[in-house]
Amino acid sequence: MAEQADSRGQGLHARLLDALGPAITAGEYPPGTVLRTDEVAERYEVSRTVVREAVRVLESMHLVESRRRVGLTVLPTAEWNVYDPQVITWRLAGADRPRQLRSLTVLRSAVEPAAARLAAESATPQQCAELTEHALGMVATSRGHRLGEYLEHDVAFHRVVLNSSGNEMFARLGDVVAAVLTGRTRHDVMFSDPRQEAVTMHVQVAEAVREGDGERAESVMRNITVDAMAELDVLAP
Amino acid sequence: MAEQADSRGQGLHARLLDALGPAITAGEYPPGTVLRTDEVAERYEVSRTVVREAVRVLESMHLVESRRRVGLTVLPTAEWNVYDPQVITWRLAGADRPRQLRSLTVLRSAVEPAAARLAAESATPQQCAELTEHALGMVATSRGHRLGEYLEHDVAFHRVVLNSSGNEMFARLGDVVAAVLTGRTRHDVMFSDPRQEAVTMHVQVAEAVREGDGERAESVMRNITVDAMAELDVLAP
DNA sequence: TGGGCCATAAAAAGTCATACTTAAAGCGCG
DNA sequence: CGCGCTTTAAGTATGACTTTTTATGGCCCA
Repeated sequence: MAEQADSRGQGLHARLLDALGPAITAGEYPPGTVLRTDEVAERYEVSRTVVREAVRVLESMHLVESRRRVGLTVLPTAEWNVYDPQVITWRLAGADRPRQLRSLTVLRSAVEPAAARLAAESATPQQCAELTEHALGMVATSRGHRLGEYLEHDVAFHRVVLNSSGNEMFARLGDVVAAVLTGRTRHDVMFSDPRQEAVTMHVQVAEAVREGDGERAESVMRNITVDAMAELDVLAP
Repeated sequence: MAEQADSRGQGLHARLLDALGPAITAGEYPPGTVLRTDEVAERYEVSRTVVREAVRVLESMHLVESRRRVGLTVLPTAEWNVYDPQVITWRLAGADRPRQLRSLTVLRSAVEPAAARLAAESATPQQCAELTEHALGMVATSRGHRLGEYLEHDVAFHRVVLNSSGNEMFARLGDVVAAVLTGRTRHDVMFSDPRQEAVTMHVQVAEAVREGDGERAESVMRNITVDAMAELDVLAP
């Protein structure tokens, strides 16, 4: 994600959040579990004030529900705000990481081709240049075990495509894509250099966008996401 | 959205949120604006405690940033958690409603065809039945100015498709689609009965899903979303 | 005697006021 | 020009009090 400051909380409430959020999303407190404010305050050694502030946030994420005379009830997974970047981060760090990675990749498969088409129709010369730059950067770093640099270009490339689409909903998925790409390289197996076909396809998308060929940009990007899905099928059972 | 309880807040913090959220998203407090906790507490006649709880939520939505010795700074639009259902509700109720409706419709165009394809591959008999039921419901209510009933079936239909995809990210967009469809009918112009071609396409999607024909389900659903975009172009300049 | 209804009590979240701590922005002095 | 001190506003803690909701127990009626 964009902000690395998420984990090391700025205040007590943020730190409590980083304790409760992962615990809940990891299923440590299964849906239906009831917590009491005082109990939480005591367990984490903070004041009720702090607990209440953290709870308000969890509530806005639809992770818990607070009711008088009852306490905090952990809500079923189906209620969660799964698009909240914080929730995504927590879940990616937790137990059902594979499932999360999969559902995010499916989302990518739907969104990125559409974004590529729109980008071809409305990208600025500046954005086209950035796109080309990162595509060429991927080419340059695709051999010789320079995965770190390669990944940076890859992430930047996809961010630019999403931003160039001109749709704010697409643009906001830049962090999600970054998380998926980063996660894939860092946690899972990716020892060898990237496949050259994948690199080529990125160059082709940059070309298509530059030429304003939405059809082709969408089509090639679709192949990229198909690749991503296939890769996931190989890596995770 | 699913819950109509959003507006009438349960507690003071929720009510304050329903005052501040719309104000910020509507641009009443433009990005860069700085508020102080005490000031807000006084203006809305609540305690600092309540303000802080509301602020924590706004902060988790990335609408504002709270810094010591400075106050609450309203963040630029690009930072906002535009997928937060609450934020979507606020923005749809506010000034840039047309733009919001447009970007959500573009998102639908990307997601729903993909969801339809997946639904065809994995919908349960139960879900297929519901799909058919609502499609037929649309047929039955498509004439005679029964827009209310028609809309209910329409919303339910799209919800079932998204849920049947088996992807939780898609499923969670049910509320968004509901908001878009409802908004279109309620606020904007839609005096006449729905176009028969649109109705037919819904029936065809239901058929394709039932037959497990992902290709066709996706294709017809794409036409439905193209229709939705076109309609938007006519209604809003 | 059994079941249902209402009043009352208890439990836990919600609210508020206040005192105190901490971090950082801005100013002034060296 | 930079270092440190002052000041400001957010952050934290605590205790008293309010409000809502659930559960319990007794009472009345069938």
